[in-house]
Amino acid sequence: MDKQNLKQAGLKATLPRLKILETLENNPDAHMSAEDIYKVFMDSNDIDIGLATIYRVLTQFESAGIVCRHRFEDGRAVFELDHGKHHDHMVCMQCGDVAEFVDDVIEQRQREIAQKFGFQMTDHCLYIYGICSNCQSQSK
Amino acid sequence: MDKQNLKQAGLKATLPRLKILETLENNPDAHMSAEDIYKVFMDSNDIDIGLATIYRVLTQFESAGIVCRHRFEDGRAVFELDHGKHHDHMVCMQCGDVAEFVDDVIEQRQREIAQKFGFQMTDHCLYIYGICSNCQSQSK
DNA sequence: ATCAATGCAAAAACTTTGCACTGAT
DNA sequence: ATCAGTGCAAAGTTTTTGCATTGAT
Repeated sequence: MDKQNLKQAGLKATLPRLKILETLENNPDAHMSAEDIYKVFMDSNDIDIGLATIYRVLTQFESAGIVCRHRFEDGRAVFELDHGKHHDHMVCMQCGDVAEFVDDVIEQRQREIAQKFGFQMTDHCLYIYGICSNCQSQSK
Repeated sequence: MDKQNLKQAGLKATLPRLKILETLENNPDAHMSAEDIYKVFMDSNDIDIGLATIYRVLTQFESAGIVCRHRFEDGRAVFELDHGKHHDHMVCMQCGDVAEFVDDVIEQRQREIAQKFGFQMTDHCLYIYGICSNCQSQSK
């Protein structure tokens, strides 16, 4: 994902946009909120990008199909690069960690259910919420 | 759902709580936000319940297992009565209609996936988005 | 040079909280 | 009478917007 992709999407290759892309690429497993990305910039003192810009850019990226926006149960909106392959999410309610998975049985079953209802499926998402193994072992 | 249920949950049977229950019962298919419920009260001029109370009551109801909280695409939290049976949602992107369904194969599969990841599942939800049969036949 | 993009601050949208008053038991 | 429950207003969160300035082409 680079300048070319941005231009194809009709977006100028500005520093904020490139930095946001770079940050998402550097954290492929972290589903980051706008604030998360902002904090990364704050910590590396040489980048000065406003939070409003991050929100704007992420929304543009979503429209352009560059990122996916998810709304987890705790209300925060998080983003990940859209690599084109569908997957579902398992969210730890304690540490916020997100694992991704795909299950062919479930995928198939969803198609069958939609068909049974005469429903023309355009998208679907499955969230499993709970406590990840890491947090379980750390709990007192 | 009545005074008895509230008392069982350790909640006093107050007017706001009874009215909120009643409103959710009167709109079994509408997944309502706190604001939606507030508007119902505003419109029927004889009920005067503060928005903060509605938020508080809904959160208590959620803890008590009386209602389920869902997050819709726009980020608002919506609620529906919890009839005890878990179900998933199929949302028509055209008419906004919501159909509910349960599939034992998917339910089982989710448990297996969570277990495989050592994940202690507390909740899960599946949304299928698309166009319902009704809208398909009406499309021009 | 042009017009999109940004930063900042202000506001909007949604939700929670502090506190004094009210009401169910 | 008691203490949970409520209303209101104020504050907290998260996200959006207005506007003057900056920057990519």
